[in-house]
Amino acid sequence: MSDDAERDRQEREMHPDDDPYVLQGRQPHPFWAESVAEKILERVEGDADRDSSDPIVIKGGISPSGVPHLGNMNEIVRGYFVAEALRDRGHEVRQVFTADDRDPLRGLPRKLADLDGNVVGLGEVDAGALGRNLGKPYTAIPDPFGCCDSYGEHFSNLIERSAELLGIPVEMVSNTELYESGEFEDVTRYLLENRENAREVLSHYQDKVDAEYVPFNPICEDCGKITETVTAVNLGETPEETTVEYTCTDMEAGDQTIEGCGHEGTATLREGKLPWRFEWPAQWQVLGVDHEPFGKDHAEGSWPSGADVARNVLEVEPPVPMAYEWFTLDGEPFSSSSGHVIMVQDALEMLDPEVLRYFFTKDPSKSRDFSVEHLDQLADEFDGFERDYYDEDADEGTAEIADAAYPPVARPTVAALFDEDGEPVADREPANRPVEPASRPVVGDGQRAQANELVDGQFRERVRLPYTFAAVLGMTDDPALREEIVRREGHVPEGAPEWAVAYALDRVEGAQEWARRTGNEFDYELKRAEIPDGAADLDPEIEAALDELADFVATHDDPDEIQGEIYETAKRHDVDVGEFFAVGYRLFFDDDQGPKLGPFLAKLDEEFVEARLRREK
RNA sequence: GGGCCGGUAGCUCAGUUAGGGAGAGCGUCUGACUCUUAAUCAGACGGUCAGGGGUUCAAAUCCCUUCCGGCCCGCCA
Repeated sequence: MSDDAERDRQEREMHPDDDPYVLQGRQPHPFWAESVAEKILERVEGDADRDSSDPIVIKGGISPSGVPHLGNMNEIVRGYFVAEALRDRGHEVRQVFTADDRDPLRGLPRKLADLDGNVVGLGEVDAGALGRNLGKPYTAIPDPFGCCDSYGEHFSNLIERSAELLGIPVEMVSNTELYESGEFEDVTRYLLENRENAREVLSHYQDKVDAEYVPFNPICEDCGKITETVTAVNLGETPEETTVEYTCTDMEAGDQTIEGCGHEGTATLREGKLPWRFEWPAQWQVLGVDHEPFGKDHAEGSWPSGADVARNVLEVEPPVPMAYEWFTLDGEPFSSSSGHVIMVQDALEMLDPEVLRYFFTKDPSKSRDFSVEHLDQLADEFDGFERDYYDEDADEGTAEIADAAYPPVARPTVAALFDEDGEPVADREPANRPVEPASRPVVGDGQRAQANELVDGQFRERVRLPYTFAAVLGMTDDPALREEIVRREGHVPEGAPEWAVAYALDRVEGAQEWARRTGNEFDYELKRAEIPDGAADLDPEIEAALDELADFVATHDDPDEIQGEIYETAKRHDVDVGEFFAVGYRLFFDDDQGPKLGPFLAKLDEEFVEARLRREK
């Protein structure tokens, strides 16, 4: 870097409104989204030209380049909480998401995901076809899975699906579509006409920007790749008549070179793309963006230059920014390309959607670990957060946050749980959450009012099973038995409505999946097929006691009597009670802990129990 | 090398905006209950608030500095 460039950069002062760390310093509200909402309102109300009936626009966006993971969802979920805070104040909000799908494929990802969210290796798709498409826009590359119109559309669909599963209403906008429909034409022509100024502003941020720099990258009409070498700009009277001439040259992408074909041609403004540093501000202008959250990678790079371009080249006010810190997954950074990812789809196989939404209510300015091993803690924390909302006597601080953050967390859930008449939805399919959404977007004032009414009304009666307890309940597939155990253990209050009990039991499938995946101590499974190896070679006293217990079970059905008899049998044979229970768990679960044995054995079929106690099968 | 963000109990994190008692949950340990589904209840242990210096009657909090982690400062998004 030259000394001149260094000095230029230092001279470039950031506009005071453009500090992306908006959550720093004194905040007007305990819940960050409300503080951001207030900033947006200041911006909107300070704009005299603005029609007060225009909706507020909140945007997010990423390249649909591969597996959209939980960290990517910050682009949507953070904006959601801000949008909801604004709607709570009576403002109309459009939440849009741009799929930055005209970006070129710059390398081969090692992992992809099908539309159901199953991650697959590159070897399972046509990798060769992908390799031939390096340098082309994502929307010009065939879908490796063959199910969508293009690579870009495939992964855009996956992102959209993730938002749907969280019950977040988002308008998807294809960047390619903005170019092809001509919506970007005016701003593109403006940038070409004012390319001297554009280049001057950007040169404070990028060394490469020199006298030759043109803020437009045409797509080669021969090979379809995005090119960087513009040889002439032909400004027409109108954007439609404006063209650029180019030579298709090599492009550096990371450590490899994507070869150009050498073609020389002419492109219209619909046949190319703006460089990101201009494209982002162009999106703000074209879509009228008032607020955009973005990852910390942008905070010191493209955001300052983008805000500068907006103010001093396009002469529009940039959105209210919000830089967020990244998530890690089990302590390691997310990596779409290597497959160290968890998608919304995966997470919802283990968690209630409201718990996942809750994860995103936490302070965006701190990095946060999504720990699969400790998902029970997240669920417990959510349960406490929910109690803080409903309980009168919660601590002031936590209650304030819960008051603001809980309704947007809960609304999509109640919208899925109750129909338009406020009646519990019958025939829900809770076992397959990703297939049968457990969240529904709440759209419009009517639905919103109803959802609020439900949150503060009927939903008060919801029942939450402690997550680890729910995991243990997975040991039996019998819904009636699950319910009986839950009731016996006192988790269901007197007079709880039917829907609340069914809803509580929804948690079992997910929690069990979690226990299975992590292989932790809550992963109980009744070993019906054969006797666990660990139950061999028992002491003669224990064997005798088991035989006696088998006799008792053959003639008694009462859960409490059987439970009592376990103690009695152990004592009669001078076997340690704890040890005897452990043997019982070994026999039935191949574990040294388990459910309260008496009532559980009473519920299983007698023949099996008797045979297993006799170690026969 | 420069800039930015973060670092609080074994784990997950509140508290830092306006200086005054170092906290919660989980885990661990102990005890109790004729004692076994995440048991429950009671109690205990557990931190030089990353380190050092400074301001102050008083610092997790303000200032300086060092260390650690992440991001940006080439390209790209």
